[in-house]
Amino acid sequence: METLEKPGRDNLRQRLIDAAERRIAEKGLTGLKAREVTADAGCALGALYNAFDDLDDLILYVNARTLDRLAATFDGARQSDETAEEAMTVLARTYVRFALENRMLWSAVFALALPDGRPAPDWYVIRYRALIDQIVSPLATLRPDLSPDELQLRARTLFAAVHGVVRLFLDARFLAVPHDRITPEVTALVTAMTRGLSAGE
Amino acid sequence: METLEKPGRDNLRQRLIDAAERRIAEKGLTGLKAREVTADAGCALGALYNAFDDLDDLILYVNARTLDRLAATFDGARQSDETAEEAMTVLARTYVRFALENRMLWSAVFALALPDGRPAPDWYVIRYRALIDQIVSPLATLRPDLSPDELQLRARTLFAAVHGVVRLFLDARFLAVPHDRITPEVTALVTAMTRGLSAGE
DNA sequence: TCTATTCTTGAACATCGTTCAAAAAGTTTG
DNA sequence: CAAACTTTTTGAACGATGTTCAAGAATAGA
Repeated sequence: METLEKPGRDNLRQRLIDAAERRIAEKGLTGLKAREVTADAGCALGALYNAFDDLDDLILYVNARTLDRLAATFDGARQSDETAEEAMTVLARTYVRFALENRMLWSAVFALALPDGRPAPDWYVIRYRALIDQIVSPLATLRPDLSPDELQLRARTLFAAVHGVVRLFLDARFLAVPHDRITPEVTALVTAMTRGLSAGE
Repeated sequence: METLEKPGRDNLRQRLIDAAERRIAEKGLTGLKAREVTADAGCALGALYNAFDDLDDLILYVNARTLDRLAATFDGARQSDETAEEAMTVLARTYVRFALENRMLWSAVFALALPDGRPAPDWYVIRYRALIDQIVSPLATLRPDLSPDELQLRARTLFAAVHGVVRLFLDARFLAVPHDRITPEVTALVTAMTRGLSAGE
């Protein structure tokens, strides 16, 4: 991930990431256990701590994969002839669909809480930034008056807002919402913000 | 909470809730340990499971308190002569400030993940609904065309969007954002949505 | 082949939430 | 008031879990 794996030898790291990804996809982040994942990968319990710093480190690699897949899905959803407004709503719809189709893995990206003094590594943050950049692109067209710095901030606001809606609706902790109502709500949100933005504040 | 506590006798439940609230406010939800909280409350470890179903149950009572305080803060922030747009931005600003001033306790409300088959009890959901209703009120003025059902849904979208922005910015997992930039972003979000809404979709 | 390095192993440890049988305290009854 | 019953409290014990580490196995280099 951050360095190329040594080829030739059977790669324990990849097997562990694969096994962890399967477990998380099936049982969620809390369903990931060191003993189970090492059994799945066919190695001893302690081998995990030779290949990774700890469980959180392993999870970071699974999450990086998920972020990469989401970024690729974004890329595939873009149309060459779309307006900036269209690009924005397409991204939002794509995000909702991806979240629905990858519920557990997608939740894991945001459920992982690193301990206080432990920042996410650079190779991980890069992936998050790449996602934001895909929002910055159409947003820059809509708001040529904003500085690069302000665009970054506003794109993050948009992402966080959409993310918040999808998350709270999917959790359904408080009151369940039918899934087919999520996309209209998110679209309304993005449309409103796009209009509001293009009209100036 | 759901029933009145028997008065007169020294109330273990209240002592446990107090101790848990202090622990969470200081160390966060993951910093809450059964052994520590019972030591703080001055009882044996097992007594916790006499007073509450389990730790999650205890946390629910702490979270209910936080929700009550947030609702009271909302009440205090409302002005009698404000427009619906003003009411909406006041609520958003109040929400941001409350989240900043009660970081750990506020995070705990949304970090608590009940096991799959375990819904939040009614006396808890009621508090969340009361919060949404405070948003529905000004929203109903802005959108008299929406049915009560649609108002509920849209109010939840607004809440979730604001919540998502505050949460992702406060976590600062990916890139730190200065706190004084949060309120302007949230205000821009709410303003945009309010305008978009009042202009129709 | 011998040595040094690296990888692998799984028992052991520490920390959790949770249970439960027994003791203590409180309440009702005869 | 005493005895029987109920409720509460206790903390040792259990099982699950992440992590460590000394010893053994495998591999690479001389």
